[in-house]
Amino acid sequence: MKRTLETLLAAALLQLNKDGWLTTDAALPTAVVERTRDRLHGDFASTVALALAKSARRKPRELAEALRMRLPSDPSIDRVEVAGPGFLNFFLAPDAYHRVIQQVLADGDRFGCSTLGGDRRVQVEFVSANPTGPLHVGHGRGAAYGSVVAELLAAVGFRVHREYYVNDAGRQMDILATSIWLRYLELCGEVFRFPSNGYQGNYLWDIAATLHRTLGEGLRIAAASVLEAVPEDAPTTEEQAAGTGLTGDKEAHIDGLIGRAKELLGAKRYRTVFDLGLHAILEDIQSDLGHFGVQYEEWYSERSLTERGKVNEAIDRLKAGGHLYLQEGAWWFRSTAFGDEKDRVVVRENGQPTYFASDIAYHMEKLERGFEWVVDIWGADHHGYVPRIKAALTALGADANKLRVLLVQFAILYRNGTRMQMSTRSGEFVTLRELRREVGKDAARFFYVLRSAEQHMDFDLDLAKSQSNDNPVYYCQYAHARICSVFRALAEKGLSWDRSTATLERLTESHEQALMTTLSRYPETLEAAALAYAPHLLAHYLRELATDFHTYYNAHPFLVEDADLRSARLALVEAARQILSNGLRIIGVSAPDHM
RNA sequence: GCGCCCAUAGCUCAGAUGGAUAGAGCGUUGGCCUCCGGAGCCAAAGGUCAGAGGUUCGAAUCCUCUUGGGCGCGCCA
Repeated sequence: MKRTLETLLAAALLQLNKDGWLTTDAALPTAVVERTRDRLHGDFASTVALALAKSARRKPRELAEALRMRLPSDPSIDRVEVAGPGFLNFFLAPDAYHRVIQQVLADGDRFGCSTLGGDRRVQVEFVSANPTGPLHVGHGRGAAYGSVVAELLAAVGFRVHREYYVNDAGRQMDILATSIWLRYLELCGEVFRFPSNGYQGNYLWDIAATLHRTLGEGLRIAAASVLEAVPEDAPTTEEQAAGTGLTGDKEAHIDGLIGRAKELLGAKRYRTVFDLGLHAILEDIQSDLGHFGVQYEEWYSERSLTERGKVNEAIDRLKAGGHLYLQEGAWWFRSTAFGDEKDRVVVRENGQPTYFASDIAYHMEKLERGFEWVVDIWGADHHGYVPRIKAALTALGADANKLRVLLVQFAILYRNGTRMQMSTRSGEFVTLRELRREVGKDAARFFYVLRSAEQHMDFDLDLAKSQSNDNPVYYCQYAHARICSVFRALAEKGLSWDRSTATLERLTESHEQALMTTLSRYPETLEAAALAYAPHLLAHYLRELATDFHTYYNAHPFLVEDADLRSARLALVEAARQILSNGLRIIGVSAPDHM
């Protein structure tokens, strides 16, 4: 409906230009129409006349009037008024709203979807947490946000490819594998001090136990031998408080242990431990996300990137382009040439490519796959990483604008009114699974998506866990369940309703008008939410829709004697139910028949 | 120190490309079905849009500065 008006207005603008009202050198402004806040101003309004006034050297009201005269007639429009300093106010014909109801009932699950995307392929990569431990509530925000962004893009006609980048290579994974092995050695009866920089979480014990169960003591090596020539560790915070005299470096210590693990186990046995940990944790993440309502088209392995030579290819291409230089034994990418604040290492002194090198290869490969554009959803702490990735893509001759990085701010977790720290390494965190079990998938997802991604979010665990009506998801679900209940009551009373449109003009109450207006806003809301990557717009819309329904419900009975009126009201209410259902589905929240 | 993000009602937050009187939820106060589900509805109170300048017909929105917070600045990922 919004689009219709904009098309009409664009035509009027063109005509106005032809008639010589506008200076020829000025570009024609886009015909933007927006919803009015006040019903007295009609249904839609445009400010083009105000915007145009200066360049055309005309009074805004004159321009508005001239535009009004040139608007093609349309059955949806009842009348157009010039108001205030030069607003064009559009008043829709009641019939236009009736057609919306018919359209909703006809389209059903598809209502609101569009072909805006034209089947263009878009990739959305999100979560991509290192498989070094279970997902925590911080990942939950990215999971909810990313999956809804993907759903929104799909709803407006893009072919969406959802992808999780699995960091199954690199030092963090080595730390994990070594931590698992050390726990295994403890299960074998070895006694030693666990490294401060190892992964401390309890889930490590489970994996170590599996290892012990399947391989017995086949990987056991005496602790003294393992620790031989390994640099001293630094104290943990607890040890520091207790005054332990360790003065070493925790990174050097863990690297030493990793080296010993590889050395003592040999490549093959080390890989066994490594892969066991990787698969156990990855499967955990996959099932966790699955239960959270998040599906991927692809789980993309970082290791496969190396194995297929993609990392070397990227490095070679950068070298060939003259974008790398050797300094102190390492290869540096001259990212400052493309706007980054400093140059970055891509190949370490020891010959190992950095994580950044893999990431360059990954993004190069993403664009090679022919997506219209690719969306990366990252935690806001990675914002400094954006310029170097874009720099690399530019250096490789790719269009860096095809990469859109969306940063999700942290959810600051509160429990009992106090802020909680989250750290995978220390093992002290609330997992996504815990949250899901305590709050439920529906509430958790809705809660996450209610806030715009660029806002810092206070996640009050107690509030989210309490099944109070503070949580707006129940409010929306209740509206849906209530409508279903109305139709059950209809059947119980032996009444019927007729979808035929003939009686929709009986919808004359202000509550009915308000609800119809809200229904008509759904398609444009979906579109805006998709294009702005802003799921919260949809969440807020659904809450408004639920409000309009509940208000209407309280003000007027639907199951009235008058069959025409009854059918009209039920058609309206059924349309509301359909949209609640459609919108909740996109957010990944169920629309229950009863609660 | 440098860079990015943020600051709107008591609390949590909406206000895309500058538009008409800045909105919602929660909380507070006071009301509402013998009825289709009270997880609901109605009403009231609540604002120096962090502060100060600037741009213009018009600024919560754009620019500059200040204050206050978050994050980043590794041959980690």
